[in-house]
Amino acid sequence: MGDLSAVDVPADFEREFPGASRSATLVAANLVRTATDLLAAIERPPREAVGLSVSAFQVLVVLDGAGEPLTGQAIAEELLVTSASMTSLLDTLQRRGLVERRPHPTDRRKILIHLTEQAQRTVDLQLPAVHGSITQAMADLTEAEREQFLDSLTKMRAGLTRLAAQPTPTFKARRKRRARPGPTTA
Amino acid sequence: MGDLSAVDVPADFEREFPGASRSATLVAANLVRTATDLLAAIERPPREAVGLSVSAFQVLVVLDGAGEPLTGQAIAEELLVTSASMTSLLDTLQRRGLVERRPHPTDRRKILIHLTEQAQRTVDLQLPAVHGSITQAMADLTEAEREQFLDSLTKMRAGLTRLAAQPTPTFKARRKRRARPGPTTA
DNA sequence: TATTGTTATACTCTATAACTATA
DNA sequence: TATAGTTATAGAGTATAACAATA
Repeated sequence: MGDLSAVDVPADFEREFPGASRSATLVAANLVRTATDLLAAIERPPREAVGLSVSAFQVLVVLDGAGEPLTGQAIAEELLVTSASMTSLLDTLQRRGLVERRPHPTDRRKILIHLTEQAQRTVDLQLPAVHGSITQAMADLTEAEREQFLDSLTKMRAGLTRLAAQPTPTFKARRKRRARPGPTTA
Repeated sequence: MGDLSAVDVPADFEREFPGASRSATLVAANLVRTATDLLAAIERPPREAVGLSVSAFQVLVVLDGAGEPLTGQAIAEELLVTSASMTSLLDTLQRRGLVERRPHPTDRRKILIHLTEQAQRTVDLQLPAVHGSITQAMADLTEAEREQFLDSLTKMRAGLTRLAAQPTPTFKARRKRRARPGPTTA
């Protein structure tokens, strides 16, 4: 299981990947691991209590967050899926009585997706648990640490933006790895 | 798109969710967002260049990381999938010539999964790009910031561990949200 | 009896392409 | 012509249950 242990990176990492930074990799690996563990601990239980997939649950959260009905296309853009995939997701949600499709009042090509009362009750019930869990999970961090953490995340996104803007760079080849005292095959 | 912008949380968040912390939610939301963007920028391109799903690519990385053949079950435990799902994943990889199944030398119930030379070449080619991109994405963070960041992640995992250990707590009910100046429906 | 892996079956998500209705 | 949504089709990942071979 992502057993809430830290990810390590071998001491000879920078020998194996010339030009790469071990501390950067440590940060990236543990960032992803912790985000995964956070989602598993916080978002998954309420989502599975409702018996929905990640995407289907996201549709409900997006609709709740908007606070008003949205067109299928608007939700599809938020979730980064095609309109055909959206149709399928809405079919699933409608079958379970969580959304309704209603005609758009002025543009008859469009439909408006409404949360049902049942869905709204469900979201109202689950979101406090989500936010309460998050609050407890972060309890050990001071406000100063939280600000510093957000600042570091901002720097990473700046780095990612730079990375996306530049042509794919070339990297030095991997070097052969030294034998490690790995566990023998089960 | 997760357009590399920060996630915000409404100013009246703590009124809507009594007992929840806005700064904790900011940290959690941006942690997840940044981790997602990082994966999209770093891991997705090499993976899609090879034409593999997340799970299939992970199988290759796990085998490469182990540095030796593994049983199907060992990989399945690493990826948190059932043995039946593992069979399906290995079928896909074997069809593409990326792994081989060979009998275990002493226990005839088991099979050992080997990376093919082609798969090893692929991994050797893609991993330097992954680690180089990570190094560039993190370039703005000083070593001190990286250590502080890892420290904060450790505290979060401690919080998650506590959370998992305790019985599910109850949370105060959500309060009705004030109307927001949301975008009018498309 | 327990473990490893496969097969059979089913469901969901996802995509592309072709289509209808509407603007 | 362009947009919104659906249908048809297909592929991948995942799961559960039943099963065979082996330990």
